[in-house]
Amino acid sequence: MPKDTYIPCLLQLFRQYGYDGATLARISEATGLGKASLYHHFPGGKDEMVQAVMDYLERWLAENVLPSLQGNGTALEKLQRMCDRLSELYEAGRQPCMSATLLLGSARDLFHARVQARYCAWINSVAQVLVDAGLNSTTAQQRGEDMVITIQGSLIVAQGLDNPDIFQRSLQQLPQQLCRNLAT
Amino acid sequence: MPKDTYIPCLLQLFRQYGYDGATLARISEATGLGKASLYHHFPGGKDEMVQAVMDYLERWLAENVLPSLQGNGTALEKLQRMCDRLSELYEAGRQPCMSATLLLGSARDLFHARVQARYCAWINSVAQVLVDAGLNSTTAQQRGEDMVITIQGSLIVAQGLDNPDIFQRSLQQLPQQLCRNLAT
DNA sequence: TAAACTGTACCGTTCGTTCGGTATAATGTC
DNA sequence: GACATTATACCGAACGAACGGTACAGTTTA
Repeated sequence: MPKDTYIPCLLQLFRQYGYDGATLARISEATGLGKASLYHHFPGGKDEMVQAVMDYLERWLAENVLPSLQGNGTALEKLQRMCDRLSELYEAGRQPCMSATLLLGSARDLFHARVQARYCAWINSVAQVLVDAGLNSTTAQQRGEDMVITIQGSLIVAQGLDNPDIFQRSLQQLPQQLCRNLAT
Repeated sequence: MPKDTYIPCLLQLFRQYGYDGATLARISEATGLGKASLYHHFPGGKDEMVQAVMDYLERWLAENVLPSLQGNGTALEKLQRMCDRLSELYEAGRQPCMSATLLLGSARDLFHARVQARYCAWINSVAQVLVDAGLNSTTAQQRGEDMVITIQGSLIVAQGLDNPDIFQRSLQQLPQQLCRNLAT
């Protein structure tokens, strides 16, 4: 059984419980694997599990999100495609973002650098789309930041109010918001 | 020494480390009180500490944020005053929001109801200001949600990128964003 | 048979919590 | 004024449970 099998399950746990809250007991129960088996697949323990999940997410983003930004069509269409993919990733607002949870507690020191790099890359990708559409780079950068802000914020509010629709609505309005005052 | 003395310190810990990450050892070190002394002030343990901090925050909001929405002036001025207060609360983007951290891990079951109530109250207060300014209630409600989304999101991104300026910029643009297409 | 995998028992540490007790200052009693 | 009592604040030491992690023998699989 390849170890990728357990990654989605681990993702689910870490983004729901956070690093400190995702105990080995819970992981063992959720995966159906004993502790020995977990340490066979992930000799580095919880750290390595999180790293593996981040590897998985980076691959997923590279294969799903970035291509949707680089395909054909207007900037608006590209961003709409991206949002569709993100809705899958976050299960329509029912699941929190793991990167955000990793900014808390003991996890921060361990993973902050990597989270920071991912946010930067994501923001830059979106900014590039807007620059290509004719926006100046400063504004494009700001709107890239605004995208991540809206995603993260609406996930939190959706969790807080126990209402995924809030995420869906935000996501639906987001592309037009990012493309406002744009010629094409 | 009244127990309110330790509340700001506890707030700092819980919003930085989360419920699971804010261990009694850390709390003891930060407050300078022995573990046993902590149980003298908070017989209910960590739960009671969090509740006390939430009490404190609700009082703070009632005394600082809500009045700024109910004073004189246009909707824009009211919202700007509110944002100034929020910037204090989150220390200009350097501190995360405790409500958001309490949505994770073992804390969720314990505090979700109260967090939900606070978000609702906050959204409704802002929506009311916009309704008074002539906006229809559906749109006003959405913009209230958008406010919390922007606050929470920009706090996360500011943490993730280690750059509080992002929070400051979002907060500065927020009032005009909420008041767009408004007569007064 | 060799390698991959797993169940069980265990390690030292840290968790939240509790107990017994001390120091100090205020309050009541004579 | 002298003394006993009480309330408040605090702490060292220890509790059982759970933590992350390991050692190893046994089982499955190719």
